[in-house]
Order: sequence, then structure tokens, then C-alpha cells
Amino acid sequence: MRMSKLFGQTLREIPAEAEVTSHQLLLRAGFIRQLGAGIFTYLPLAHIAMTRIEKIMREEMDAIGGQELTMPVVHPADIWKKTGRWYAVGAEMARFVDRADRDMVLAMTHEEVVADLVRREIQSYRQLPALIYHVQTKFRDDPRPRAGLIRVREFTMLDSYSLDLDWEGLDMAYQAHYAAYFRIFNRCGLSVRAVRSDTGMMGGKEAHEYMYLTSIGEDTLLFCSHCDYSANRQSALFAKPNPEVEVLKKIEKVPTPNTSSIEDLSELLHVPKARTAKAIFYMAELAGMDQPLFVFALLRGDMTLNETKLVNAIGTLGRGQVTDLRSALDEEILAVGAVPGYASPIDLPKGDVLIVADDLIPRSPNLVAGANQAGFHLLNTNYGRDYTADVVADISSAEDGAPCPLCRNPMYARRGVEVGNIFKLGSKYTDALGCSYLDENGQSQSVIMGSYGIGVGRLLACIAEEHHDEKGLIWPVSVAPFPVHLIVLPAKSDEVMKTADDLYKALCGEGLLSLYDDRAERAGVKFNDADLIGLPIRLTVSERALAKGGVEVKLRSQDEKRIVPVSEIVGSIKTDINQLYAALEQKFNH
RNA sequence: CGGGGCGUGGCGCAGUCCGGCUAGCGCGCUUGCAUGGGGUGCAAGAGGUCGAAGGUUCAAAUCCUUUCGCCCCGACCA
Repeated sequence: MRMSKLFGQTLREIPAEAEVTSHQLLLRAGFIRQLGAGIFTYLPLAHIAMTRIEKIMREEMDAIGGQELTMPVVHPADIWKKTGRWYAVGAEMARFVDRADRDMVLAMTHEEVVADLVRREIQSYRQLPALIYHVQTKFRDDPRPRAGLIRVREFTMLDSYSLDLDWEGLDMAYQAHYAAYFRIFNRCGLSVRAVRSDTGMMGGKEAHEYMYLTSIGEDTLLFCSHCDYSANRQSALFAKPNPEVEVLKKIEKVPTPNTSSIEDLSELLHVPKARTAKAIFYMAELAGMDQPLFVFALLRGDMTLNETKLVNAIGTLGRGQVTDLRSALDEEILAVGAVPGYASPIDLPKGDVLIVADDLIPRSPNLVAGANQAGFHLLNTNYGRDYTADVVADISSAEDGAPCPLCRNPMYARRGVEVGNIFKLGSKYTDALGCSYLDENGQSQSVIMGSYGIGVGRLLACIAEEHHDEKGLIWPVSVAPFPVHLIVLPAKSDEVMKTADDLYKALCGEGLLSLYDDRAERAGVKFNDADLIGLPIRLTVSERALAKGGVEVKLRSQDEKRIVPVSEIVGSIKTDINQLYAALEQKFNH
């Protein structure tokens, strides 16, 4: 590609809207341009890089038996209504009506389409297992896109779907993906950690997320310092304290004026936070219910509430899945007879209030709790004797330093960006859309499904985030838009330009694609642009280099320069490329 | 959705508080000359409904109202 013809230019200054490094560099180097919030154009350089990433994805998917197809971006709402997600997913799903007034959906994922397809195509156990995938556009109307390509609304995703006879088959498909996804990330030069995750709107039994660890990440992950336990904080378990058994003391009301926080309470009464109970109030919207449900969450004063766990705990009640959870307003709290700052489940006039207690509460005797009266708390409240809950479940959040649920050693917290995920869905979607197959005994069985995805643009951004220096990007050889950046410097004689032109053609002839900076720019401009764009190998044709007997070769990732005779340049570059690939492989083989 | 910030040539900004000639500056872009290994110099140019609508005023980038968009924090999120 001649740079004089390349669509898209580099920017000297950082556009004001970019704060995150990958966003700044991708804008400055002429890879992306923004059209709207979370909506981007991928210029030729980014397009080529993404195409290369997708090629790696296709190779790895094909290697585990995947078959590529393409599914639509616009779906009739019908199938989403059948699985319930038309109702369960909120404004994140973009909807519209077509000219015939039919409800339509922009694809945010493709389980429904897959299930509909399976219903038509799969009838017999002989057709299973099957694995299909595509690389397709998704639209999720995220309330807050941010950080350039890290969190966008429209994006390209590799998503694959495994279809199996049974759960054992799904386990195998899941394992195959688990490994294939690591290979994809590693071949792209990105180091990731797989952590256990919540299944969220996807549903299903088990899920992992692939996390690129970085301080700009939006997710908080917990890693055990000793064993290999790791999880997203949304679903991370931890070893809770084991309180000693005590004689249940008599409940006692004490005045505690102006003591509405656990800190103040703990100080005033000289009791550790672990011997208090705190109440947190929510309004939960449940699928299929008109009125939001008041949720009274109770946990020990030394614990932090985990909203994801709370949502899941409410979901186990069978009253419907939570579609929205928000903090209750003071009026709403007072309306159920509780007093903000002094609330407890004891003697609560029970309207339609759902009490969810953390599982540490029943094991913790003689806790200080609110008296449902401003200015008073109760000493020695005990679960079972004084009150009960509708659900007892783990609703506490694992924080930095919390003991590992497996080995009790402390866990540490890190931030990360989710670049991929894998879900064991089971028959949630296949049953909803009625896809079954006949087994060898002629019995009808549910197709068991898994779904797996990687965001291509987000992956590109993470690679940029990981591979750069103060001058610009440093693309891994596997995803670089071109392996070679060929620079010709202005010169008096025509020989320099002719040598460069010939070299450019020779490289093309050898299949070594290059970005050829043939512009009438000065050396500094060209070198700076080359550093900014970050292609792996830089070749410089100049009078000075020719006088030294050849062309200057420099790797973007190293400082050394060397002169290589023109006749040997093709071989030399091929060697460099091979070494770069070898180094990349080396990095992840341990 | 709550809080904060910002919309002025392609990019970065000044001017807005306190209304007043033809709206500036740097970069980039065009042309010419010089220069020629790390964003070169000189000269001459092109390019702007000051986000939009309405209002106040003799006069609005500037004041008022409404609205749209973008960014950041939070809520949210596969």
C-alpha cells in the first residue's frame, strides 16, 4: 500500500474526546474514526488488522470442528418473545417496527437465531454434535459507551454455538472452546486470564470470561494468591468467617440517637461491625410483574452487598427473573414500615416485602440491628428466634483480601477488560424454541447448547493497550496490518526513489505486503508516522543507507538498526518475520 | 437515568464572565522557493451557518429559554 494513497491520515494532536491510550493511539495513527457514541468507522489500517484477527479466529474455530455461516443482524421479535428475552432484556436491545408494523430487533447476540435454525435443521442424534460460528455485527444500546473501542454499541463479534446430545457433549465442546480461545488470544499477542463469571442475561449453568488485566478495565476480578481460583467479583465466592456458637441473649432495645450508619453504630456501642446487621433496600422489577417488589437485603455489618448475587437469589424464588434492580427511595422504605438507618426485619409489618438474608446471618448470634424506630437499635437479635427471611443466600461481595473459597488464602483484586466469554447454556433456548432430536431409542430429547464469543474490536483495542510505547503502537506480527513499513527518504539522485520503488515491487512479489511511505515528506515526519502506526519491521531507503551498502532495517520493538544489501533484503525480512512469530509463540508456551 | 464538563474551519485551542468593526491563533491542507536522517524554514492562499431552534437587543460566538450531540464519574453491561 502506498502511503500517498492510503485513506486516512495520522494526527499530530490527540483528539479531545480520547482519554484511554488505545483510543488515542488508534485515532492518531489513523485506524479508527468516531461517528457517534460507541459507533466507529474502521479505516483501512484497522480493517486489515481486524481481518487478520478474524483469520486467526477462523483457523482456530475450524480446528475444533466449527463451520462458518452468517446469520442476520435484523431479527423478527417473535423468536425473542419465545425465549422471553424480548421482555427480560431492557433498553439495551434496539427495537423497531418494520413497514408492516412487525416488531423487529437488532441482533445483540444470536442464540435465538441459532435455536430457530436448529429447530429446522436438526432432527436426529446422527446430526449431533455440531458446531457453528460466524463473525457478525452486534448492536447493544449500551447506556454508557466509553474508552474508544473498549466499550462500544456496534461491534463485530466472533460467536460460536455448540449443539450437543447431552451435557457430557457440552462439557467437551466447552473445553474445546476454552482452549481454542486461549490460542486465539495468545496468537494475537494478548495475555488473558479466564475467570468464572456470572451468567447474566445469557442464563445457563457455567460461564467463564477471558480477561485482559489492565487498570483501565471495568470489571473487578479476584485471584487467589495460592491456588488457581479466580472469578469476576460479580460471582466470586469467598470463605466467610465461622462465628463461634453463643448462648442467645435476650433482645434489648437501646437508644442510639443520630446513629444511622454502621460505622457510627459500631463506635457508639463499642461493638465490632461483625456483630451488627445492616439492611439495604432495593426495588426489584420482575419479569411479568406490574409493580416493583420491595427487597429487604440483610447482611452482617462487616460485609458488602453484591447486587449480582442478590438478583440471582431473588431469581431462585420462582416469582420471576429480575429485570431491573435499583435502590429504594426513602418514601418506599417508610411505606413498608421500615425506618432508614434504623431498619431491621424484626416486627416489620409484612406487606409485599421480600427479605433476603446473607447466609452468614443465621450463623452469627446476638447481632445489633435496627429497631424500626428512629434513634433506637436492638441488641442480641437472632435469626430464627426473632425473625426469618424469604431467602437465605450468599449475597456478600468478595473484596480485595477476602479468603479464597477453596484454600482460604487471601485473594487479591485486579481490574480487567472482558475480551471473550463462554457459556454452558443447556436447553434454555432450544426448549423455548422447540428444538429437539430423536435419540437412538426414538425418544425426543433437548438439544444442549453452548455459546461462546469474542469481540473483535475490543480485542484490537486491548492489543493496542498492551503493545505500545511513548511513540506509538507496536503491533504483534500476527495482527499488524502489514509486516513491513518501507520508507524512502528524499534525495538528490533518482536512484534512491528507484531503489525504493523496485524494493516495494519485489516485496509485493514475494507476498511481503508493505506500507510504502512514498510521500514527499521529510525524514522526521516519516519516522514519526512509522513509529505511531507501529508496523513490525521498518525499512529505510536513503542516500546514506545506500552509501553504506544497502537498506536500513529496524524492528519497531527494538532500537538496533542494521544495513542489509538490497539483494538480501527479502530473505532477511522473512527471517525477521519468522523470528517475530517464534518469539510470540515462545511467550505463551510455558 | 443521576452528577460534572465540553460543543468556535480537518485536529488542538483563545474569545463567552462584562454583548460592539470584516471571528482569531497553532497544527494540518494548497501553491512557490529553499532545505533534505527524527514532526524544517520563508512567502502567498483556501477553508468557519461559532451544534441547532426560538427569544432579548440598534447590535449576539457572547445574555435568556428550549433542544441536540460528545466526553468523564456513577447507575448499567455479554
